[in-house]
Amino acid sequence: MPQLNGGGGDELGANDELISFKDEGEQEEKISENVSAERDLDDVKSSLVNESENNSSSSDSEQTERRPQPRADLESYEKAREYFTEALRRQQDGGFFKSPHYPGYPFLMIPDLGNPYLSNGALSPSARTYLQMKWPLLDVPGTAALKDSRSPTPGHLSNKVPVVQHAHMHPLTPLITYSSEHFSPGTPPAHLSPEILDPKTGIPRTPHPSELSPYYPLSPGAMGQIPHPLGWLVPQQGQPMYPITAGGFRHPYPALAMNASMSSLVSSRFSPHIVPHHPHGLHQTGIPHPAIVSPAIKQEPNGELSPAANTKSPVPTKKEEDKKPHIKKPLNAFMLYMKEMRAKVVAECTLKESAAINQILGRRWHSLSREEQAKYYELARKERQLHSQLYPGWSARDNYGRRKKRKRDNKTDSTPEDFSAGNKKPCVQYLPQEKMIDSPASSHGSMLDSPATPSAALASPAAPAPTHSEQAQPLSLTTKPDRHHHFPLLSKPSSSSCTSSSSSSSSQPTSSSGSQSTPPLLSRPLPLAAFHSHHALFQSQPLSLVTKSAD
DNA sequence: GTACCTTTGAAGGAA
DNA sequence: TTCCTTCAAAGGTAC
Repeated sequence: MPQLNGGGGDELGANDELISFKDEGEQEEKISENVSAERDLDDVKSSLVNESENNSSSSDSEQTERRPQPRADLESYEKAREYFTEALRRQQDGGFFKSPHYPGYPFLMIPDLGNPYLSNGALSPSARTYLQMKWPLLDVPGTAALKDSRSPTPGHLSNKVPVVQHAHMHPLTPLITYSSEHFSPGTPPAHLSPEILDPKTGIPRTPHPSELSPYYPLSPGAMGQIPHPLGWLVPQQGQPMYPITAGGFRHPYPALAMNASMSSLVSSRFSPHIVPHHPHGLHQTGIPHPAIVSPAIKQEPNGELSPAANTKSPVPTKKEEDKKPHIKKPLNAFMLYMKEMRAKVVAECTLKESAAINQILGRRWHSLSREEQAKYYELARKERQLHSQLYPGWSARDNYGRRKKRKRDNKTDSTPEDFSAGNKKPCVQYLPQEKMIDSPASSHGSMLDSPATPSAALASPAAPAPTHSEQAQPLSLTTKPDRHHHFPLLSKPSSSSCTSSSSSSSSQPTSSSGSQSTPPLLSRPLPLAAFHSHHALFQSQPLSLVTKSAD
């Protein structure tokens, strides 16, 4: 990868990812300090939340164990996850990466041959370290991947893709949840079992029934159907994985399979289930694929996979369009992070409402170190890349209209003039004061953090994001002026929890787009739990504000 | 049963 | 080039 190369030397791993952070060394230091502070804040927040809502809270692991067991399967999953996490942590010790931020992609960072990003085949030290330490298993997968890649038939290859095995090996993978959702318990494929044992980690890869069953219910023959997080990439039983350009896709695809990282990504999200051509009729199992959702299929149980799915006809009829499998957008860095951390946050806070949890996750996201964020950006980049390769013709636009317009959209449209006016004015005024600089950064700043073009940001560490002084702040929670919300996060809690929603509301509308957050906050009070979390968050906020102002 | 809420990021269209 | 809109996940909540 460019960024890795660009970084060169020791810096490769650390500095490469986020341009924003590179601008100033001092700022970096400050940032790190801020980061730690932020983390502390988060901890405090968590503790506060826990205290308020749940008496028990000490460490994540403890909490996880203690926390109420929402679901039986989840419980087993969490236990397994904790178990492995602990094992991994012990092995890691280094602490360079403190937390298993991305268990979901154990071998994504693997310097495998196929990795397009490492031109030299050289992996940044940090990355390497990370992989080795964090994912001792990675080596195996990579090897396996190679093997698979060598396999004659793509389909075959894909089926055997180590990815699947890896996924099994790594129960921690949050992404696996996809599978869990869709799979009914069953016995894991026999061939998988050996893989399950992780020799290198030394972790007794106990084929926990609870943990495996959900994910690998299908018999070996049915492997293709398994929406295995990692296995999805693999064409099933020689079948083309994706509806799109079945023909064109095949060849390129095997190549992808060869790349361990890619495969992992693929497996994580995009599964071929719904692939139209199911010669084997595996789809009959009715297992929906997380990544590809075919509304038509849902609506028409008896419905066969539409021919359209098989071949993306240039001019699909309406029926065909309807039947076309829904190819979801690739997850961005934050989404990936969310998937991974959600469970943890839920465990810590006992919050169930995603909205509240997401707010916390958003804060934590900003509190992540650049390295940590970089990992997710990298993963997201790979996922996008993979997605683009898998679905060459796919456009994000294709999914437009799938959802009904949101209320707020309507509100915005129908919004009374006073409302909009009132909102906007304050915003405009407020923004400059609060963060003129940030405003551009907000959206862009984040972009900087997450290079729109992987190559751009990640690739060229040096490539500065010129405008973004705020980049230095990415870590800071308040940093994010965001495009949608002009106000710092701080404002949200206040508004939501609040005392005077009206006042806050008036200010809020600032959102440039105006569509996203503003109305919701006004319209809906946060649940008590959310309030608590927000309150806790809010308490921590002042610090960030101070930091910000200080800057 | 469905849409909303909430977060960040990516993508694409419009201006 | 910039701005705006939509969607991605997720699960409780509201209608």
